[in-house]
Amino acid sequence: MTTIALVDDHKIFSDSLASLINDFEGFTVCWSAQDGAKAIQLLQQNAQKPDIVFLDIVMPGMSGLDVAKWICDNKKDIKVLALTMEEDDNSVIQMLQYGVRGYLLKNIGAEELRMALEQVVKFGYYYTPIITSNIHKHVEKKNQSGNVPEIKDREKELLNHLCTEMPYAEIAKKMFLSESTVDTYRARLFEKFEVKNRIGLILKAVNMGLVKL
Amino acid sequence: MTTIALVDDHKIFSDSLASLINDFEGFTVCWSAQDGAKAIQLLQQNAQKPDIVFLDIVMPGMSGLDVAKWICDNKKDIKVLALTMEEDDNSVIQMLQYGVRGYLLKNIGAEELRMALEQVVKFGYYYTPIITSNIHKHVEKKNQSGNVPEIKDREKELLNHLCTEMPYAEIAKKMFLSESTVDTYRARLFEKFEVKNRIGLILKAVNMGLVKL
DNA sequence: TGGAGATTGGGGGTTTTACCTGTTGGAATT
DNA sequence: AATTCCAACAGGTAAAACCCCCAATCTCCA
Repeated sequence: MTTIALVDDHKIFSDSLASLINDFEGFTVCWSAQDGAKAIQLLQQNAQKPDIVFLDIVMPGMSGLDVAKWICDNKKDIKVLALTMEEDDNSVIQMLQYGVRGYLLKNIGAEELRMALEQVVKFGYYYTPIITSNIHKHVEKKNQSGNVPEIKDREKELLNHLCTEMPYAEIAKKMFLSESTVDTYRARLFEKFEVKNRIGLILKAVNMGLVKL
Repeated sequence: MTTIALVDDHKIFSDSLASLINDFEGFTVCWSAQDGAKAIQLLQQNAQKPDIVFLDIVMPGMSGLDVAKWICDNKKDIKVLALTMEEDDNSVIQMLQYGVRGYLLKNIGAEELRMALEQVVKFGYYYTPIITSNIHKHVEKKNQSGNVPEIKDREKELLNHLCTEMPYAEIAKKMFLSESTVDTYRARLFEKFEVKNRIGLILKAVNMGLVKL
């Protein structure tokens, strides 16, 4: 039996959610808290350690982000699922960085909720399709950042080195080229990418997905 | 009834996969092809237009990546699911850029397969947890890139401008500071982040998640 | 076989960065 | 009132980055 804790300031919401989850086979809600501080307090008492914590992001007082950070830092074996209205990119990224195991929007149906729970139990992770579709959009956006210029192998090689702390002299050594040649290539890259700077070049190349930092 | 086409050079694999899928309620395999060229030919004839194409990545001749690109360019309403042994980051990113709707590893079980199909039908997207966990690892890696130094508001502001094509003179104008002051802040940031370069600073800041490009 | 184009390199310049050692003035502390 | 702290600023210097024009090879290929 997988135990679940709910953290949400809207009591009626967590109560109804609890009733829904308790109807699912194999899942039970062990407790629910109305704010972040109380949730952490309950987790510290260790009385009823849940397998999964459903966490609302927007709450008065301690925010869901803070609670997520605390849990991911102090109770690594508890899986945190974020539950929120916000489709905000920033908080998604923030949560992912904290180590949250999934991200649900509050407008999901009961069916997707069960699917999410099962996936988390089986695989440890679940991201709602909206989120993955965000990743998708995010990646597709990169393709729209101007036309990717044609670059030759040697230029591409230089491009990768340019996205580095290395000064040109070092790059020249690594590529077995003279500094002048590196300079010529650099100039061509600047032209092709229509940038004024090594920094501008890096930004464009990253946005086009040509290099990964 | 959702129709599915299979593209895989291992005939025995696509045959058995077809039999498995045909056992799923609501899904049927309309055809299968042994290589990319034949798949595109069948898609062009438009005889049996599938809802979903299961695409093997590694194939002799035309690779799955090429086929994916073709479908996403020419038949946007067909959902492409990549199916592969490779957990290689590069091909994942490549496929995502082409607009693939999901990514499955060949070692998935029948159950996850059905889950994937149902999710694609319902939501349009499915990424195997391994992949999302890759995203996860990728994101978590960022947290391990050294301790995030404490930076004041004004420094943070400068940091954002530094991740830009702007030279210092322009940044100074934007921040209503003299160039000298910008320079002192810059020096402090270099020190705090332990970098030698504006570029090094950008790299570290991005990896720490302090700025987004 | 001559020319187009890719690759590699040089010389000589300006601009921008990066680093250094300072000073001033205001706010907070004690 | 004296001290500490810090944001803001100055000037100078050396290094790195950036920009232009040009040249020697080499391959390819029409």
